[in-house]
Order: sequence, then structure tokens, then C-alpha cells
Amino acid sequence: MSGRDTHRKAQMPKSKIRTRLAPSPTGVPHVGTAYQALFGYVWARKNDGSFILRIEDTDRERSSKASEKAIIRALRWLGLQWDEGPDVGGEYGPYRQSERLEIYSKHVSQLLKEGKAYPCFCSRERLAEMRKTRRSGADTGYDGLCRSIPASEAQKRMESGESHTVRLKSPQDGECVFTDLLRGEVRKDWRSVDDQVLLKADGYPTYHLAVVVDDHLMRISHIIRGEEWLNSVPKHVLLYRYFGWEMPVMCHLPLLRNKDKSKLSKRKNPTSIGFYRDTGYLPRALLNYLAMMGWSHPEGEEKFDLENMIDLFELEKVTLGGPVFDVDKLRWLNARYIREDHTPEELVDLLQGWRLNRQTLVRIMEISQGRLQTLSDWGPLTSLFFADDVRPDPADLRACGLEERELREMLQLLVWKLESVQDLDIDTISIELREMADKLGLKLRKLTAPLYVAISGKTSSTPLFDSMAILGPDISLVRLRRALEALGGTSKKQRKALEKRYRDLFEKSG
RNA sequence: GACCCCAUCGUCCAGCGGUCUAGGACACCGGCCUUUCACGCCGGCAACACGGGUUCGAGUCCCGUUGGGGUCGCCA
Repeated sequence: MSGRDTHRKAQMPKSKIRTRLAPSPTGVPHVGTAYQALFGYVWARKNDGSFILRIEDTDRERSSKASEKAIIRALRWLGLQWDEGPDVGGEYGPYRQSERLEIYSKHVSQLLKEGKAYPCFCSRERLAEMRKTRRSGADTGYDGLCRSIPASEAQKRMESGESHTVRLKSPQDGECVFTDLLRGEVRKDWRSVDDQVLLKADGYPTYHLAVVVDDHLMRISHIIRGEEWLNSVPKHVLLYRYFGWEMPVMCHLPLLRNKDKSKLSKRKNPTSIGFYRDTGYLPRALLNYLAMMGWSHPEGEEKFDLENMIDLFELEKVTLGGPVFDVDKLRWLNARYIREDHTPEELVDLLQGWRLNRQTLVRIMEISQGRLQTLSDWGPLTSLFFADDVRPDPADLRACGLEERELREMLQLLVWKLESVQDLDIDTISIELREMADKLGLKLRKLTAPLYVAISGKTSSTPLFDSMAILGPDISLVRLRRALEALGGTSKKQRKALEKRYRDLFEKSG
């Protein structure tokens, strides 16, 4: 029997199975999150366990309530209902990490007192400098400078109010060996594990501390998450050991990939769950498709529902190769649901629940009316609201009077800008576009002209801001990115320079 | 660069030492059906990365090489 088989057996639950989804509310709900949610959800259901939603909002800068709401909405749309969470409560709450600060600080104090962690007074500047010098060396990561500060001195400096973080003391030799449900034994030299920051200078915990404390306190039995976390497991192992807690089962799922095999990214694929919702994919189809990425139905069925999956699912059977997210196959599956599972009447209901409802149609009519000579003009005029394959002609984009390079830069800056706003309503769009035009020294229409093409696929269309607002942020942003791509996209080097420009334009001046 | 993970058709999966001249699905290409298209049906193209072991026997086990991915933040 192979090692893999050995570790894949004997995982019979000793106590109740509890899985969790722990997204950070820092952006748009991602299909990768849905993917992890699906497996965690199914595993919990299969074992009559619980599925928990925990919001990891420990990044004060980037976390937002709007994002949290969007995540909850997206998961609800998918139909993955959790048993405990910030909105539904539960006996292990609160389920928002920003509401658990005292818990973390208590645990950090304990580690500090026991000499398992230490305060670090290094400035961000020093850390940046240190990383620069170590850049291509064997060991990167924190050099441990503050570890050697005598306890008494450290104490004094903390009490004097000197800004500091708290770092975990990592062993300086030996090897960390842990078990991943899907991979078996994974080993990593402790030397390659640096002293992780546990508590930030603002008193908030880092992911590493919060995740361990919460998973333990919330009695999580199986940690099902993305492979990107595999390398930080030793840090978590250490925390469990220091606290004297039992480790949950670790299960790192492969990462969804772009066509070129890199980690699924919004630049190369629509990644927001909302995009699939807004372009008319059925939640069951999306879930079904996601399930096929790494798991296969024992009978070889391609189309199966959640209940069926729960029935037959085996976590240990998940495949490890990073699956490429193939929209064509998703479309095919979605088509099967549309034609096999619904009557025409039901589909009309679906259509109305989507965009063809009175409220949305009135909004669209408000901006169409003045442009109609006959009612039949309405169809072609408004097709942009009911289509996904709006492909801007690069020639139309170039004909807008901007130099191509300038055009690409503008589109990229705009994508970043709009990604950063919370609600893409008309006022916001207006404000942002005007600010962008202003900062770039362009007349507003110079900037909006190519946007009509990007959003509608045509050189003229219904009013831009309204159209974008009706389409929603997910579709609007995808169309902007597609236009950028149609122009050849931007190179890594260009993006680097543009990022700096973006920061100069929007951050320094506020 | 260092470390960790991974490796079957272009893509997603099946295969868990012999039944593999490697199976299914998407995509693609033919044909049939059909007023068009789509659906459906039939057929085709197409893969075990490479090199060493282990074994009577390797896609399946071990090692190496190569390739891909991830991580190296007071982000998660």
C-alpha cells in the first residue's frame, strides 16, 4: 500500500465534522472562494456536520462591509447555506474577526509571557531594506533582529508605548512534518520558516494567529482551503503546539488556473461570482462545474446536483493537478441545465428574475426612449444589456482620438480605479471618470469615447454612466478588461510603471 | 533565487501492478437528422513529460531530470 493510501484512510471522524469558509472581505467574491466553499460545504453535509462562515476582516485598510455583503450575497445565490456565521449567529461567535480582538490579544499575551513570542520594534523601512538585501539569497524572511533584545528591555520599550508588532518564535533547526489529507506527509525545514508577525502594530492579529485561534475555538475539524496556504502550515503547527491544541485535519485544495496555468486571475478570466450570475449562468450549473474540477462522479456522470454530490463525495478522492477554468465547458453544462431541467415557462421566470423584469426594463427604457423612432429600435439599441459577447472592435477603440498607448494606460488606470470603489452607481462613476480625466489632463469625452466601445461594443450607445450602473460592476469591469485585452493588453513591465503612476495620481494627493 | 506542491489527450476527469492496442466529457473535424441554426445521434483526431530503478510484469511503486504552479508582507 502506498503512503498516499495510508494517510487517506483512517480519517473517520471522532467527533462532529465542522468545516468553515473564511473569506476576507477585501474585494469582489471570487469563484475560487466558491470552489473552496463547495468542498467544505459538501464535506460537512455529507457527515452531518456543520459548515461555518467566518469573516476574516483583520486587514483594516482593505476590508469593507460592502465586500462582506457581496460575499454573503454571492454564496446565498449559489445556495451554499452555512449553519453558523456573522449573519445567522451560532454558539461559537462572533464570526467576524474584527469582533474577536480581545480573544487574540489574550492569546498573544500568553505566548509573550511564556517566551514563545517576542515584540519586534523594526520599522517598515528597515524590513523593506532587509528584504532588498536578502532578495535573491537562500533565506528570505525576517532576520530575527528583535529576537535577541533582552526581555527586560523589550518590556520597557513596550511600556513606553513604542510601536511594535509581536512575532512568533520559530525553531532554528530541525524539520516540521505535518500531514495533508491529500498529499500525505509534507516536510519543511524550520530554518526556512521565519518569525511570523502575529499581532500587527495596530493591535489587529495577522491571518496566521487569527486562523489558528479561531479554528480551534470554533472546533473546526477539517481545514479545507487553497493550496497557497500550504507553505504557512508550519507556522500554524507551531501555534497549535505552543497552545497545546490538537491539529484539525489539513486539506489543501488545488488552485483554479487560467488557460496558461497560472493562478486564476481577473486579468485573464472573469473571476467574480457576480459576473456569472449577471451573465445568466445558473447557480446549479456553476456549482456542478466547480465540483468537476478535482472531483469526479463515480458513475462518470458529468451532470449532477448538490444532493447527489453530497451522497457520493469523498474528500480523499480530490485530484491535485491545478484545473484550468474552462468557460466553454461551463457554458456547455449550463446549456444542459437550461434545456434539460426547465420548461419554457420556467425559463421565462428565470429571465424575469434576471434582467427582463419591469423594474430593470423601466430603467433601461428611461435611457432608451429618446433614441427610439420605432419600438423595434429598442432591441438593437439595448442588446448590450442582454449579451455577454460584446466584443469591441480594436479599430473602433483606436478611432477615439487617443494614442494607443495612452488609451491602454487610461483603460488600465480606470479598471484599477473602478475596482477600488464600493458601489458603482451613477454618481460614483461620474465622479471617478471626471477625476480621472482631470488628472490625466484630458477632456471627459476623450476618455468616455472608448468606454462606449468597451461597454457596448458599438461607437454610440445609451448613456455611459447609466449603462454601466445597470450592467453592474462585475460585467462593466470585465468589458473594460476585455477592451484592454483587445488592444493587446499590457506587459508586466508596463503594469509596474502604471501602478506607480496610479499611486502618484491617486494616493499621494489623496 | 530558495523552499514547498504537482505532472494521463489542447482542457476537465477515469485508471488505484496484469483485463491499457489507455476510457468518458468539453473543444475541434467529418457524417446523419433537419426549412436555417442549435439540440440529438454516429464517427474521427488526440495523452501516460523524460531517464533510471523495483517487479515475472509499471500509466499505476521508488529515485532523479525536466516542466508547471505556489510561497517567501505589520495581505489574506
